[in-house]
Amino acid sequence: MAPATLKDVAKRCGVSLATASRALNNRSEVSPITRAKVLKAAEEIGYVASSLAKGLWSGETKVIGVLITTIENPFYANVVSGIEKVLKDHSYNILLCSSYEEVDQEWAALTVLLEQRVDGLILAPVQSKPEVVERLQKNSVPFVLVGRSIPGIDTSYVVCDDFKVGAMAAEHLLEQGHEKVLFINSSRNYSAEQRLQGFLTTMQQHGINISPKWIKTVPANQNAKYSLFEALDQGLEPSAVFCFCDCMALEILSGLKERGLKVPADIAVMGVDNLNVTEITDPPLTTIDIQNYEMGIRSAEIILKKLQEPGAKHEQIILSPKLVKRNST
Amino acid sequence: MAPATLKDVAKRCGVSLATASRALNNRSEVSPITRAKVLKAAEEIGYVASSLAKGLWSGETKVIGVLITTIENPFYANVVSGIEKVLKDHSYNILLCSSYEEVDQEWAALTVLLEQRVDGLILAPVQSKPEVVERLQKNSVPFVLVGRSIPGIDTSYVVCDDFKVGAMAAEHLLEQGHEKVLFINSSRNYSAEQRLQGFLTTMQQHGINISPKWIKTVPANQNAKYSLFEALDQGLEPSAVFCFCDCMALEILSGLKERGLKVPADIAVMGVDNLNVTEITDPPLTTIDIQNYEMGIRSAEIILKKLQEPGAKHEQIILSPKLVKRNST
DNA sequence: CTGAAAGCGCTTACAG
DNA sequence: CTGAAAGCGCTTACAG
Repeated sequence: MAPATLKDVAKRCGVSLATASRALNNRSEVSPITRAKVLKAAEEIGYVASSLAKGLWSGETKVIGVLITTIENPFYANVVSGIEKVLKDHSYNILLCSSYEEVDQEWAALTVLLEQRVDGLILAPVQSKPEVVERLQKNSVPFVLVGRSIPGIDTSYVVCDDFKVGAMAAEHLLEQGHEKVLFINSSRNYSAEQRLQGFLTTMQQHGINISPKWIKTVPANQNAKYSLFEALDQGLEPSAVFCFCDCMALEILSGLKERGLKVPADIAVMGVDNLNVTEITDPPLTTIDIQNYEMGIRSAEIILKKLQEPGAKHEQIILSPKLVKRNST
Repeated sequence: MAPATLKDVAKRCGVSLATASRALNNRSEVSPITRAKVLKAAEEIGYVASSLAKGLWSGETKVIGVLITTIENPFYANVVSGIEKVLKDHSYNILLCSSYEEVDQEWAALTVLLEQRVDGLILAPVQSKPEVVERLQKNSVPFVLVGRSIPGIDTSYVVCDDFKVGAMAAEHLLEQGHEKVLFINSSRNYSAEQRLQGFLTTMQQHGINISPKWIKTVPANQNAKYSLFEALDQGLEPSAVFCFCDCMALEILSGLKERGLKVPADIAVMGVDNLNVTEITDPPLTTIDIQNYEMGIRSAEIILKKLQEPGAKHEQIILSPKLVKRNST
């Protein structure tokens, strides 16, 4: 059975469509008696107005598209949670899509989001290439990048200082006496590039040259431990592993266990994101806090602002990372 | 600037709306030349059809509402991930809402979902009361409950055998010699009730009576460790803690650390969900696998089936829990 | 093979 | 204060 329509409500209480609409939308021109009649009828038949019809008319859907890699990554769960917190207060909803770090899936998801006529978009782009953003600009949908920006384009974004993240990790590991550091990195995205640059630059400043084989890129949707195994099987003997994110660090922790290596005695491990669980892993993980939840908050605030002032300038927010030293290093 | 419309496409290549529509929808009645012309025009102006308009016409939105407590709980992240996997293959999208375990927020989210005219709904109800389900039935939206059912109503659902979960935990803890077990439970929902029943019943069968003060209910959105502290401060001296879910168990682990209690030497801990991280916590957590991802898969399959055969009978799926013994007990 | 027209469920000027 | 009518962006019978 199709859902009740305004027409059903109007018919039930003997008024016109227009009057029913006005009563339900609290317009002032309706007499109290009529209003009561309409509200009662609507209540009785369980009427819920169609956002589709409203959206077609008003041009807004009250839906914000959120496109991330996967909600299984607690980092994004934190971000989405922040977004949700802000949007909820302004009656906006989230249409959630995942790219699984694949360009094709990201493109397809974008199509869906545009079809659904989301009022705005918050996304963590898979690549550091401009295609996706250009498409959004062409379609003139307000959007904000979150977690990762794209170099050379003027957009709004909320990221952390990724260069600094890499630098911070290098400094911390050097302080702990590690020079043979394996870098388990993510692929393609700009944050990964920046963290690598920060890491390498800092290492170099301390006179240490990291050869390319010490930089492993984890293929999308593959457990990071295989990249570790690859390195070990190539004969590398790292004294520390720095991971792009805590998720990978947890996989590394588990991989090291498999290989019988003790952390931090045999090898140190550090990640990025400061996920809740890193506090109680074995051992508690040294990581870098990049303000996950705050990223969500800020990106949602920006998108709301863009909706209010369509002409507003782009906003670039770069949050400061903070080292969280625990026992894995 | 408003997004391009079919009219724009039609105008650009000098055909009628009808023809443009047919060409874009791959209808057979269009000449190859016309079709090519239309597709080209659409491509050039970045035309993306409006799901709103299509939905208004067709009565379907290709969107499934998913209403969970919070995506921050990895259990639900796993479930949603399973749902997404299935829906993606059938071109359905997810509109994600969170109840944060609050009745009011659940009700409001439901309104949103109905307004958006989702084709179907997958939800983990906050309470074991029928209100929510009755509303859905009244609105005749296909829906499936996931993770938690509601007693006394005929609906489709995918859950695990929660009574058995509680029983399994009791048996395992008894085997390990624990009779003074603190149960840190969730509130209101039927799974929590069932797990408690299974737990108490099994304990009783072994001649052990658990007094009510050994059952703590964690208020919504509060860290479970405070319930633990409450118990300890009341002078209880549990030798084991059984938690409704791993999320709570992780919080308990962290709370015990704060209080200087060693796991499992001073006190054993077990959870439910078998989250990925439980493998590498300190110590690795004993838990019960309830097939999170599979729950998502199955619930999505059911909803798809309901959409195909509107008259189909309700399906009740009860998955088997499995003990995962690790070092925390 | 193509186009004019009606209609999906709403809202708001425009009359009265 | 209320109603008839037009229109938001589509799709599909109905003619031709």
